[in-house]
Formats: sequence, structure tokens, C-alpha cells
Amino acid sequence: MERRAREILSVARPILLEDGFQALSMDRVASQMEYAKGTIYNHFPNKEEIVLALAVQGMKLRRALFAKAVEQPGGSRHRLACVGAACEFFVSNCFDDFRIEQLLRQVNIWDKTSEHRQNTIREYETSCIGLVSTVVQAAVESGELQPPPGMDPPEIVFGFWAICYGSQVLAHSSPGLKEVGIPDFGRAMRIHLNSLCNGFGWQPFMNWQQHIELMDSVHQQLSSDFHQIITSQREDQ
Amino acid sequence: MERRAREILSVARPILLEDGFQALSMDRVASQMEYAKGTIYNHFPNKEEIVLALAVQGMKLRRALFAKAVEQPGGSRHRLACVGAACEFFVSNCFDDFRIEQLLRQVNIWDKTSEHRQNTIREYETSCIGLVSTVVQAAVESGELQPPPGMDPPEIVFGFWAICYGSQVLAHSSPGLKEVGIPDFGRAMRIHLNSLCNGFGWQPFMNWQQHIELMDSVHQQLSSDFHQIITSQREDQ
DNA sequence: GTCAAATTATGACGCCCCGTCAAAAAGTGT
DNA sequence: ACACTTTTTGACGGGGCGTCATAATTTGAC
Repeated sequence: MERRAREILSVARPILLEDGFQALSMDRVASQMEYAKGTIYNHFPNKEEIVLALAVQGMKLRRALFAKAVEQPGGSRHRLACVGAACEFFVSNCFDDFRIEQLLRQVNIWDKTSEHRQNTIREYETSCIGLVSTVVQAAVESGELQPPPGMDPPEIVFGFWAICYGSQVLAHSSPGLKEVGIPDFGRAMRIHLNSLCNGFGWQPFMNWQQHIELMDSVHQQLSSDFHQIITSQREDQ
Repeated sequence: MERRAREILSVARPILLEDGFQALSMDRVASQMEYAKGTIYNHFPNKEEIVLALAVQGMKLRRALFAKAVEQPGGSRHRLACVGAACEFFVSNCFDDFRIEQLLRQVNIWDKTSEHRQNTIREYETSCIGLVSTVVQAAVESGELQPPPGMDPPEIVFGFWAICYGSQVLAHSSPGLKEVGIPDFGRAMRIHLNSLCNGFGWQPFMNWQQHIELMDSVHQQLSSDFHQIITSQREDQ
């Protein structure tokens, strides 16, 4: 990506994250740079395309975290826990990128943006699902998991994806979660992910306490790797 | 609600659903009625408030469906299946309202709207969680479910909520789901919900086939009740 | 039926945003 | 120094937001 485009993105990102999609306007981006509005339009045909470009950066980072998680040694369930840790880490440490990902599922970004960048996003998403699917696949091959007949690894992944995504979105968009009796959604999410594994008979069986201990240890193990990935990605673009 | 406000909402609803939040403008609503823009502003201070008012209608409907589901006789797991059926029914038959609910978690509706209507929304949400929690509570009291220590019914509900919400949002916002190996997300969602129950040891244990049969029969049983609720609610407002 | 007071409706206005495009500026090669 | 190409500029038309002085309508007292 050209230097100019990167400059534009670095100006647009804080606007988007501090004041939301509505507040991101070409005029505002232009006025915060040494360029006029027309110049911005030479690089991005509309603000949706800027958002998409920012999302590409975020999803690249997410995939790198997933790749690191998946390549960990150990049993399939341990490796799945590593992916879970990557998800939690991404939301905690790259909350910006998480929110931009969410934007993609909300606003009508897709109508106005280039097919090329859309495909890039789709490829990252497919790639992430694929990475997690390899863990499920390994579990099936090693006999640790016997999925329901006719249920392929990606469909298993879908469940974990839904719990992670659903939990995090609900938690960050329902202010009164504590008041309705859900004081610690992160703990609840971990327990549900573990219960779903148990429900599929994924070996070795773990009770909620073992799983939470596993998650904590996995977090510690991967923390420095993850942080390194973040910094190296930030340098790239 | 006054007659005028209802008129405005009935004009705004199709605009919102056909052309999205961006396209909903006070000018456009006004031009489609026999009133001027200023009159619209006498009833709703901004378009966000209109969206919130539409969401109230939808959530009222959702809660009515949940109430009907929860009051069904039978074991706790059967009753939970009824709630699941209500969720599926809501998305299928009130897709409009489902999409408006989603808007609430996306756009910055909350900054610009009245606290009163916000509270109404929150109350409906709390009420829905509460209804489902009663089923979980009944399961605990009857001994069909032994939740992890320190995990209250709402936290259990949170997992099912996350799967339902997450699955449906992901499915409706990731066009290429089939291409990545998830041909029938509805079936996958049911299987995951069932596996989560099994993972908590919720009795009676069901395999995926028993659960899907249960869901189908529950749908048939409740279909006419649900349709009746829809029509009676539509008359109200 | 009349009229003044209260309520409600109107739409022009100022401000901001989008995306365009002709004109200006800067850069390039000879 | 000059012609040609590339890049930048910002004014412009179209449109949305929210306001508010003015106009129309309703109300109710006599």
C-alpha cells in the first residue's frame, strides 16, 4: 500500500474509533491532514472503502494471532484453548480492530466498496475459519472428537465462533448485563465454550475449573508471542 | 401512543427495512406523509428515536413469543426448546424486527435518544432474559440441571443467547458461509444449542437427531399460537 | 357566533456532508 | 526553457439535520 493511503488510514482510524462511523467524513479526514478532500478521493472512492481498508489491517492481525495459536503443540483441546485465548487477546488488546470488524456486519459497507477489498476480507475470514477447522480436523483424526454424522469441522467451528462473537457483541452492547445477573461475561463465555466441547464429547473432558485454569495458563504462555505479533504487524503498515 | 406517532412509525418502518438506516431521513418520512418535517420533529426529536420506537414494537413482540414459549407444559428441556422455537420463529417471520434489534447494537442510537425509551428497551430485554431464566431455574429445582457452582440462571441463559444471536448475525452478514463449509447454519445452530445442553448435563440427554425432531414438533405445536400473537400485536399499534 | 389564547404545523435557514470536476499546481523529460 | 503528464485543489450541486419565527388551526369562554 502506498505511503499516502497509509497516512489517510492512520488519520481515519482514531476518528472512527473515537466518534464512530457517522463522524468519519472525508472533509474531516482531509482537514486533519495536509491534503484537500479531492486528494483523499484519489485514494479511496468513499469512506466505506476506508473502513474496509482498516478492517483488512485488523483481520490480518487476527489471522496472525490464530496462526500462532493453531501451531501450538499439544492435544486438540489444548490447541482450541489457544485459539480461544487468541480471541480473548484480540478483543482485549486490539479493541479498535474488533470494533471495526463489527462495523462490517452493521453498516451497508458492502454496497459501495470495491470487490477486490471485499474479497480480501472474505479471504481472511475464510482463512481464520480454516485455521480453526484444522484443530477440529486433528481432533477427529486422533479420535478425541466424534462429531455428529454429516457435521464437518467448519460447522463445529461455527458454534465456537457464534459463542465468542455473540458473547462479546452482547457484552459490549448491553450496558445492563450486570444488572440482569451476568456479572462476568468473560467467565461465562469460557464456561460455555468448555461446556460445548464437553457436549460434543470432545476428549479430554474438563470441568469448568480445569478449563479456566487451562485458559489462564495458555494466556500466560502465549502473551509475549501475541504482543510480538501485534508490534510486528503495526510496523508493516 | 398517539395516532400521529404511529403513522410516522408505519411510514418509517418500510424505509428503514428497504433502504437501511442511512436512507431513513426526516425529510423523506415527511415527504411520504401529509405533514411537514417540523411536525415529525414534534413527535420524534431525531431519527434515532424513531428507530428506538420501532425497536420497542419488535421487542414487545419478541417478549410475547417468549412468554408463550415459557408457559408451555413439559420438562425444562422441552420448554427450552420452545424458547428456541420462538427465536427461530421471530427471525423467520419478523425479520424486520430482528434487523431493527440489530441496528440497536450497531449505530450510535444510544447517545441521541431519550432515557425513557431506552429504559423501555432495557426492560424488555431484561424481561426476556428473565423469562428464559425461569426455565433454567425450574430445571435446577427439578434436578434436571446442575449448573457449575456460582453460575446463576441468567449466566446459563447468556450462553444460549450468544449462540442464537451469534449464529443468526454471522449467518446474515457473512455471505460466503456456504463456501466455507457451513451449508445449513440453522441446523448447525440447533446442534450446538443441544450440545451445550448436553455439556451442562441437562437431563434428559438428547442426541442431535432427537433434538432436531423435538424442534420440528415444537415448531408445529406452537406455530398457530405464534402467528396469532403476531396478528394481535400488529393490531395494537 | 365571536374572539383571544393555546396548540400545532410549516418550511426556509444555517450548517455539515457527499462525490465531482474544471482549473491550478507540481513534477517530468528533453 | 518548454511541452506534457500527473497530482492536488476547493468550489459546486444535491441532500440531510435540527431550529425557530411565522402561520394555521383548535379550543373554550362569553
